Amino acid sequence: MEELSFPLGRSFAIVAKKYFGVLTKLLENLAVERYYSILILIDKSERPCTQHYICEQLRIDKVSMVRMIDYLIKKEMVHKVLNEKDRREYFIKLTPTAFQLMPEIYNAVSSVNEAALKGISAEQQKMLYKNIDQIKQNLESLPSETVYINYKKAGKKI
Amino acid sequence: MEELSFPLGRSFAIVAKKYFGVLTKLLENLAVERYYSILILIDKSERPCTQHYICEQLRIDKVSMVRMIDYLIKKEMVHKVLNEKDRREYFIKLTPTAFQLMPEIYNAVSSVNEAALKGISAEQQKMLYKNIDQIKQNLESLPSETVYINYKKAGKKI
DNA sequence: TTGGTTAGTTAGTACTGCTAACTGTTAGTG
DNA sequence: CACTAACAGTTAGCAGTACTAACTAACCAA
Repeated sequence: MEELSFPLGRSFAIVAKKYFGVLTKLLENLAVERYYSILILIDKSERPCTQHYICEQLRIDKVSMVRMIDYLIKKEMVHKVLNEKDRREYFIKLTPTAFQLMPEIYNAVSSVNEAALKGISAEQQKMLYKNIDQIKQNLESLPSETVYINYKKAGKKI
Repeated sequence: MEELSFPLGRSFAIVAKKYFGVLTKLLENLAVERYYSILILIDKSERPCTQHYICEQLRIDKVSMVRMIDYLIKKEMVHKVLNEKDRREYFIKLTPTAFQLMPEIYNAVSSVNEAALKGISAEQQKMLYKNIDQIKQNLESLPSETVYINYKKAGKKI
């Protein structure tokens, strides 16, 4: 694939797609089969997470976020807690069920990350993370159309 | 964002999404507003491209490819030529209209690539491409669920 | 109090990936 | 040569996500 004349974004898209395919496969036996990033973000966060905050961090629009949180609630992974200080907001909290699953999720994520980065030196990995962050910042400072990106496990027809 | 405990794929997805947003914005006046990668692949390819070949190269499934090619035909960017040596196949060829647009598309792609990579040394850029390729290969050698990834310009409501 | 902003929701549209089933063509096997 | 399997591409329909637009409820500042 030529470099300068080919859309860089395409390579990123292919990697992203493959990544989630592998991660989903690895966690296929879990009760929840999507939105691990949301669970991890909540788990890692120092302060309670509102939907707005999750949207910002993961670059997901707020309408989709409603559906994702609904899904996670249905799966009993999270619940909403009204913020009494600002009654417009809800804090999204992990349930005990989710806490139990987190180690398995972290394990899977780490092992997919590791598998993905195989053959790349620790130093290069560090640079890679730094460069991806730089690219993200560069792109976010530019004018853009709103486009969307979707990941889902393939639906199984009955 | 923590590194090892956070899904690497999420960063790639965010970059991919932003990238296509910027590229689409830059080319918003063009007659065609999607699938630049397909046009570039065909243009760059030494030999005629079948749909199957394009699918393989861009990791797009064949059913979606039918729709994309239909779109590009409707926009008069490509046409199909039956391969007389193997009448199951069609070669997808650029139209004169597409040829005229290609310089503009290459320009936009190059400038978005350049903007995205700003602040990253030429040497680091080379490593980045290499590392992304490595990650792609690593992931493709692993078992995976089939997931999908979508990009589209946001629909404009009438 | 009023008007603007914000967090979250709902309804409806557009798009892509999937499965499944299909046509027509090619290639391999007995 | 006939039969079967494999393959390129198509069609129909489903699932899922991003979008816009319009909405509710709550907050905030003048």
